[in-house]
Amino acid sequence: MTPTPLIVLLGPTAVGKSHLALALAERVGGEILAADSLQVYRGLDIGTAKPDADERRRIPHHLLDLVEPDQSFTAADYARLARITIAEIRERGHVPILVGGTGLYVRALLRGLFEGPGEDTPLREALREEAARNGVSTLHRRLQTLDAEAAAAIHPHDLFRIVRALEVLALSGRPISALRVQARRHHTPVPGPILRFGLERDRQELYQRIEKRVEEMLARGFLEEVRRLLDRGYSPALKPLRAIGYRHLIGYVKGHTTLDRAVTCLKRDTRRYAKRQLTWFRHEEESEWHCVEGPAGTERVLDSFVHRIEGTCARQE
RNA sequence: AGGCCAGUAGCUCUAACGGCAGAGCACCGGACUCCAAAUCCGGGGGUUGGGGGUUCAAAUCCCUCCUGGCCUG
Repeated sequence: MTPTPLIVLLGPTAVGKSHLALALAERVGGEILAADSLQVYRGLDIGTAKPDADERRRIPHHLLDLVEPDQSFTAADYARLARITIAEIRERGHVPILVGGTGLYVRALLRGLFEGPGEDTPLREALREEAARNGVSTLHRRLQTLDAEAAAAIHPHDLFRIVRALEVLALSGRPISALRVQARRHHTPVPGPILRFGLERDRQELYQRIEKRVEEMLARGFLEEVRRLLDRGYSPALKPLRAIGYRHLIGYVKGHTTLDRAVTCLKRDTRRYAKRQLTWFRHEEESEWHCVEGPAGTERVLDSFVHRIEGTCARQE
């Protein structure tokens, strides 16, 4: 049996991906897979705009609520699970629809990662502590002596990547730059046809939607959700609680700022995030981009997607 | 038609003594291979309300006009 096409739906936050994916799934017999680095955490619902119970009843959703907020989860974990889930959906004869805003997760699935060690939290913490004590440049200089090629490609202030490069080196004994070179050879592509769509929207309209959505999240109890997580004993230092929205509201709950300021910064940082997503996706060269401006935009884009999907299915038969 | 205060980037403001007009926010662009809603890099912007004067040099001093606000009548 020929596999159904994998639909990949990319787009910045608040562009209307979920809404479109749901409608698309209903039209073509699909199931939805989230490609979202925060929706994998249980208990982070409102602030991550996770599909609600009603939406999940309409269409099966996958790759949500996989781990507790204090558990580790990485792009590699995501890619592995997504691959399995896609195969399962196809076995049912349904169309897998991957919807997401986390570019790295989509890339990890579709292009693969290099073969190397995964995350080692204590080691990362030790390195970060060292950077705090002696300055980031100390670590960058060390990387320079151990893996000059990687050091040249990483900005001296970019603690995040410096730590990762040193981590890979410490755990595998091999420079990250060398591992990346051989990465492609090891990657087995996701089988079957893949259709990639990107969603775009007028910038001002997108920003307005972001503001509106933040207000809606607050009205639906975002603040209570944050309090609940803290009451359960989760540290604000946990990765998911350092994310947009959570860190802002934690700042308010802990009394470091006013609600008004927290919300203003939350909106600002969400806008900046959307911009970063657009930059990333813009270079996903194989995607077909569609603009969903205006009230009729979604319907028009939906029709064109369905058309393309049916075309792909027909060609196989 | 009297007096006082203000007018500088889209917004809020900073710029002893006259000496290259700046910061935050906003806006725009970019990087990214196992924390990625993270981490990091870069950019454009101004006839300093208009006009005139003093000066080698004016956002800054002087005159005048315009606009807004306040006070007195």
